[in-house]
Amino acid sequence: MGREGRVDRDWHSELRARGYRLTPQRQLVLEAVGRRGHATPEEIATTVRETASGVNISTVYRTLELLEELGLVQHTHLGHGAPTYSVASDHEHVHLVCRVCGGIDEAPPEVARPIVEELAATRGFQVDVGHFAVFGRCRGCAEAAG
Amino acid sequence: MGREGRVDRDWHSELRARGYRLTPQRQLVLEAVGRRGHATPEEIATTVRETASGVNISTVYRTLELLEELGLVQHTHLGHGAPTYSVASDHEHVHLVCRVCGGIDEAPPEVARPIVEELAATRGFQVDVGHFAVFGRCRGCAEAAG
DNA sequence: ATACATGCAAATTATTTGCACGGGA
DNA sequence: TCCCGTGCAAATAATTTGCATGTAT
Repeated sequence: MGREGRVDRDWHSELRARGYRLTPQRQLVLEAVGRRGHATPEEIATTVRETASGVNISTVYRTLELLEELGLVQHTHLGHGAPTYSVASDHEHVHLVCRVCGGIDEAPPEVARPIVEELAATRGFQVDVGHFAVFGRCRGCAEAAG
Repeated sequence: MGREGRVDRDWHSELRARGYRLTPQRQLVLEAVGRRGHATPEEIATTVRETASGVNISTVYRTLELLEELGLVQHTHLGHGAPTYSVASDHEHVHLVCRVCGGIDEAPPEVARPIVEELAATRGFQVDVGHFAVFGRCRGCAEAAG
């Protein structure tokens, strides 16, 4: 049985190597982000509290900030509300946000390649595909609108 | 001398046709959005107050909401902070947001055509190019980072 | 011991809402 | 007169920060 993707990644070492501890809170946040994917800080806190009810929301914010600095998680802006976090090791993808129903879909990063290359070539702008959010109407809502 | 773009658009009629009045506040908000472009509600309020110091921030919010409903202005999410508003008649463009320096640049909508067509063809997803925001590093910051 | 982590409460920032007054159709 | 639009203050959300306590190294 090989490694299951990056699921069992050695976060303990990754943190210690940079001088930080892997506390229970941090471990739970990391697990919550990994399990839920695209979760807001508030949602992550709720998930974490299912196991450790005392964890404070500010700890979640501080932990997410640290983990992002270390490159273990990343956030994406999916519209108005709070940003959503996901594990950085997950495959990158382009987010499709429906402005009508609010649904979120994902597309492979290849669909962005033309624009990524165009912007790099003409402006030296390096696109961060994972942070990408494309707004519009999903098929269902487009059909419903006629 | 022809019309200067849509600068002198007859907002009064556009509002009345839908049953609303063009109040001084609304006119000032519309002008502020037109002059500043990509301004947050707070910035718009500041600009408006240069002329009419008493205008309340909640009026700005309500006005922007109404004007957006009427299709006269639109907002774009350029990252974390507040959304930014611009006049809907302005040419659409793709926003390039540098995550390092925070700078905002614009690119013609054509650069998005490949992704727009791809998503429409494969998923029936209708991209709203104007609401588009592409994150990454601008040339300057990319070079500085080496 | 010493520095890192956390809980808690208070401070911020962004936005929304209820309510009463004021002016125009 | 009646309704729309506004100012104002209070209510929400979403985050951030200061501070005192707690704990691993």
